[in-house]
Amino acid sequence: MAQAAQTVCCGTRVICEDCDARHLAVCHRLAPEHLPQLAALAAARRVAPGKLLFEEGDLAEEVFTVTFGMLKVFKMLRDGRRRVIGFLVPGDFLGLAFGRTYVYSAEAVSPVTVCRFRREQFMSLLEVRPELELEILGRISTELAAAQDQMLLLGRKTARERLATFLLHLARRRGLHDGDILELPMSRADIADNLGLTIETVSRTFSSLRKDKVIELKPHHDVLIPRFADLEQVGG
Amino acid sequence: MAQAAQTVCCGTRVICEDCDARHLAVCHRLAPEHLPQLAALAAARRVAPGKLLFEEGDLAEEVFTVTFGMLKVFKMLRDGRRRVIGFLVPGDFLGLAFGRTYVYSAEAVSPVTVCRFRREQFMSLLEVRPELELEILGRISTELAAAQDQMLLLGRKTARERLATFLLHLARRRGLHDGDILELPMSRADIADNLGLTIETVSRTFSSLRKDKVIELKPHHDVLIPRFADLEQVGG
DNA sequence: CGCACTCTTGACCGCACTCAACGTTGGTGG
DNA sequence: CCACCAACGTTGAGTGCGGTCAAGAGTGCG
Repeated sequence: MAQAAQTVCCGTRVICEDCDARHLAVCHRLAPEHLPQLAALAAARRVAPGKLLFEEGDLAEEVFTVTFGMLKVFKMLRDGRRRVIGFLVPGDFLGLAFGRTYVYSAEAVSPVTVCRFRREQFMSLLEVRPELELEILGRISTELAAAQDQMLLLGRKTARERLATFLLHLARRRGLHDGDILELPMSRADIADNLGLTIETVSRTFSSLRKDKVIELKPHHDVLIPRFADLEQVGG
Repeated sequence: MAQAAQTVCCGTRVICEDCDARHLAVCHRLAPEHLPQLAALAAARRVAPGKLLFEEGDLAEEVFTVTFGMLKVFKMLRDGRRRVIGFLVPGDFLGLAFGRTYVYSAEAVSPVTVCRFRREQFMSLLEVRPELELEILGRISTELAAAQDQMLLLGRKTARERLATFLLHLARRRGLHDGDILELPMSRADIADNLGLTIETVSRTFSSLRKDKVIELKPHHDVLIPRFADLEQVGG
């Protein structure tokens, strides 16, 4: 992993280089002359594991970028079934609703720090700096493409393929390599609700992949990936 | 259905009122003073059933709005498995890639007419008229929300629930009511690949819904929906 | 240490997939 | 107009993957 780097960005102390790079991708559009302006709008906020950042249906008055930790984003069905849309890591954007309310809930799975903007002020910033809007457009498009890939996964892949794909995506987003350890702060239930499986099947599939030496299970929900190529093989 | 209305919009003759309203939603941002400008950029294009409008990986040099007929949008997996992302009807937007190439393929399932813009020119229009960009942002956000609902469907619902949801969505987009007939120009295979099922299961589920009097199967792939409430009941 | 919670493992079951046969439809050419 | 054919759709029988139900092991926290 990249060494920690202390950087101040739009009022938030950013402590991880990776986070840094991605979070700044937005802020850079405004830097250097607009940084003070943005800093005045932004504020850091901490969320403890299991606590909600916001809930589906809440008035969408703020938008966020994640600067530390991991969030899960999910929706509920009337009958209590749950869908975990995805997991957000530093640099990711959330809360940009175009209706008046959030369309999903966001909850911390590990201690989280976000950089918070008042939505109105953020939107008026967009008007001042149209390039920023293009940046957002690009991000949403990426998100859409990811959602479509996920649909492919849910529609056609087996439990084994789903879990392998899941692990690969997370590991790649963290820039891991052969032999590195992937931390999974979320519960089996969260993974199950993301992949459209039950916790039992997730658990069984973890065991199965371990038996086949594709992964090693370490304490504290850590997973060691000996060879990415093997995981890709399984992932389809 | 609404009576056909002959209207000229950005160089395309729009022949359906519904299409009209939705297609114009984009053009109106520019009207009236920019209409000639846009008309100069746009051109109609017809696509026969089974023919590709563009293919995943093609250089994304054009963007489109559908003005007539139905398109299917899909991706292929390496092993030949296929995912139908969705079906597009008049008023829908497609081809807005932010990379250099299209991220999916588009094929006509019925005779189709699209309104075509050169991408570069369209993008520079966005710079001149930022409101248009907001319109696009809103559309993509809607698309994203739909994709997330679809993920929920694929992850958790039974074949019966999936097909009911599918029929409901299509019927609502066409503004149908109790007793109306829904035309399904796409094949069973297309439906199967959209819902993450096999053609056999789709066929069996159609029969099952018919047996339970939730739908009636008419010639030419037409489906009569006696009571929407029943279908909603099944859809979960 | 004890309690609550999560995770794992096992046995069984059912829904959807696979394989296969048959029926239907639409298009083509005699 | 009908015969033919290929593509598409329907139906049936059998199988297997993942869900359900249940019990036990591991983990973390006070």
